[in-house]
Amino acid sequence: MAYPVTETDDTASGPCEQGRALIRDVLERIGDKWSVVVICQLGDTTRRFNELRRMSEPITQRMLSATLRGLERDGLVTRTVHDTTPPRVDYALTPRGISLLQVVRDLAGWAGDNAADILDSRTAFDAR
Amino acid sequence: MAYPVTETDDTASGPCEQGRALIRDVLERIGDKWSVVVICQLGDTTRRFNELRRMSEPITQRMLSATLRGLERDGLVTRTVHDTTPPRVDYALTPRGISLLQVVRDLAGWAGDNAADILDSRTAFDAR
DNA sequence: CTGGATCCTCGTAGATACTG
DNA sequence: CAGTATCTACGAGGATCCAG
Repeated sequence: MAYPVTETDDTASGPCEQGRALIRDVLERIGDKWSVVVICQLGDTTRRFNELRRMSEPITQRMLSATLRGLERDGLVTRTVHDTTPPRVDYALTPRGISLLQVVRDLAGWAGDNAADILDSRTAFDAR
Repeated sequence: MAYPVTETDDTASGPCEQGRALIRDVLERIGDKWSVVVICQLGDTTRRFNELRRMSEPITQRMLSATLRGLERDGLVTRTVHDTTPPRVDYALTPRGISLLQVVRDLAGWAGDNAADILDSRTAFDAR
């Protein structure tokens, strides 16, 4: 494996302790500002560039382009160019991307379950 | 709820489409460089500041301090000050933090399952 | 329509030094 | 031991213009 775990004690078990580098990698993939948004919008069906752009407002062209390229690079989305006029490019999730979508949905579920309480905690904490 | 979903079409269902703001909030919480690391190290037991510092190397004092404060603010960890000499502060996960730990472990699981393939995809993609 | 290229700004993390 | 204060550097992301 190409992931050298650093020098933390690896005696512990569980996926958390197996390698921080792994987790960081995933988080850097989906932790940026737009990847999750795009993945979600690609969840149901294949979509075109400007379609994603409208759905993901206020994303900029630049960032959508960069986000899609990153996702494609990691094998999470496919990019299909139809050589028509006007040009048309379709994006869709790969099986790997769909599996990530599941994880993201769990994450979103946790967020939904705890959002209100977290907001309460924040106001309570800030009231000092 | 305090989360006004923007103007994307909300006809779709599923936790993904329910509110981008929610997901972004969680991702900003755990998506930073150190929160997940700290949460994982707090998974088993309560730990002290410098203990976390050593386990989370190469984190800086400043970032550990800021990370813990953020987690405390969101009600994910507790901070207990023992008024002894030398001073001693213990950190531990709250129930909410533990529930997040579960999600994080799932995420880590996905990362472990797909890390190798993702790396392959990247090299393949970059070979152009 | 689908992007690439460029410039610029603003936040965030790191280094370092100091305090209760 | 457990932090805070300040200063700086770096990089993600936004705005804009240009091209196939």
